Amino acid sequence: MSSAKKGRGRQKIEMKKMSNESHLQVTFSKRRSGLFKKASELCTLCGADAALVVFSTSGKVFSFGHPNLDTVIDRYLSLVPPQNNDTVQFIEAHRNANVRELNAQLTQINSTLEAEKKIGDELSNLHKETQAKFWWACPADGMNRDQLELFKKALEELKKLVIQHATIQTLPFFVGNASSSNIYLHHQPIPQQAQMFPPQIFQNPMLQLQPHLFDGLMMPHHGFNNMV
Amino acid sequence: MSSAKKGRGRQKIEMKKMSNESHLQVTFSKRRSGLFKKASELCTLCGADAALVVFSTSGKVFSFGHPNLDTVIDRYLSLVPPQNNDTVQFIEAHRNANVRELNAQLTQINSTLEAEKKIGDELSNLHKETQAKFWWACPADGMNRDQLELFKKALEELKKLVIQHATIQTLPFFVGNASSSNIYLHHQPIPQQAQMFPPQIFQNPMLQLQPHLFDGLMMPHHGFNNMV
DNA sequence: GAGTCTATATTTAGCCG
DNA sequence: ACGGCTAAATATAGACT
Repeated sequence: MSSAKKGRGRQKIEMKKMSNESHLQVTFSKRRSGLFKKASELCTLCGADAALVVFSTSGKVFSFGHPNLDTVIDRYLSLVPPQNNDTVQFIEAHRNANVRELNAQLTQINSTLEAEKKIGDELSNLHKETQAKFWWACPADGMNRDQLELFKKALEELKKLVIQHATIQTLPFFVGNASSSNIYLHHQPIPQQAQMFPPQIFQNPMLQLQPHLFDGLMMPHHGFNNMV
Repeated sequence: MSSAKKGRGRQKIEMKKMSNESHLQVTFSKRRSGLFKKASELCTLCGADAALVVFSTSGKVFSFGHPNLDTVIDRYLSLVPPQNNDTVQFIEAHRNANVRELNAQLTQINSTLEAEKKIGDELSNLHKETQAKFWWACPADGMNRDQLELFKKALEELKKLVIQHATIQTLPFFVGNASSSNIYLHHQPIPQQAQMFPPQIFQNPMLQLQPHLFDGLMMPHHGFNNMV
């Protein structure tokens, strides 16, 4: 038994991004699990609710939530102001709908829509191009062709939803919240399947039916580099 | 200097909800800050992105996000499937807009809308009642009055958004991601201001203008008891 | 990558002010 | 509810499997 220095034990490290990619990976793994443990402990110890989502630099997701991730996220989303968040902004907008001016607006929209109606099929061609780049990137003023097209799309979905929602009897929101806690470490290492879109997208049945429709409306993520 | 036991030092504790409410509070506070610190360290050390939201039993929120909370949440929402989540479901639905049937649909909707037009002002009265309960809770078949009204509301907001989005030059999404990290511990201890709604709501400029509009559409949270 | 081991670096339970 | 103190409990960097 040579009493040589077995290991220098834990060393202090600078609080900045680790340079050694290899070490970084290990540290990420270790600290990540530590973080999730702490989070779950806080929940069980103090009866708090919490949501934790971590993205590795390679784009893999790891999440934890008590009593349930989506529940907490919903709760959060319903609290925070919209600012710079398309998603929430959109929802908030709906919540603040003002019926008063609606009819007038709608009439106006309809006429505009009617006027643009002649474009008709030309739209189909334009469609592909439009989809190529993110629609909102197009410089414009007032309601132009692209915007109308998007608007039309949205319209249809909106109708579906309105009908759909009104049809649903039990509220899909916050149904089971009490004790259904999804215990500690609910990771989700997602398999890579495509460049442009996050993998899971393709697991969505709705999208598999007409995945191309996604192109134009997809959010401008930084591409998910699949080098794991 | 009596060498008496100054403090027994850190003691081991059972991993279950703390019974002593007082201790629980302290522990929650200490561990919470620890958790946030760990989260931020993981981000800076490993260049990871993370979102952390914690709700105390009293309903107060504490959040942290790198490079930004909403950014990470959006990224997460765009990955996970809709299941039992109106929010995501709604968003997903929009992403799946099908242009083909749109025009036909729209025409049909318009005629229906036209037919219901006579209701006109009656709508205003109905409005309050409708807001009183969650709109989607209304049992219905096909497009009825309430649904049409909702649809109208949505229409207007949709138009606004479409125009708005197309107008914005710089993408509000993922604009500054690299180094603009919102550094460590972005807590939000919010002062209590009302019973029904979580405090933060009132810091939202949009809502302050017409807070009542929120009544009918507020999510069915478990009440936020402000006993801190 | 994930698990082990060892020697430190950190965190935090219990108490005070 | 905070902030400080002390000692025990944990978390983990580094090295190795």
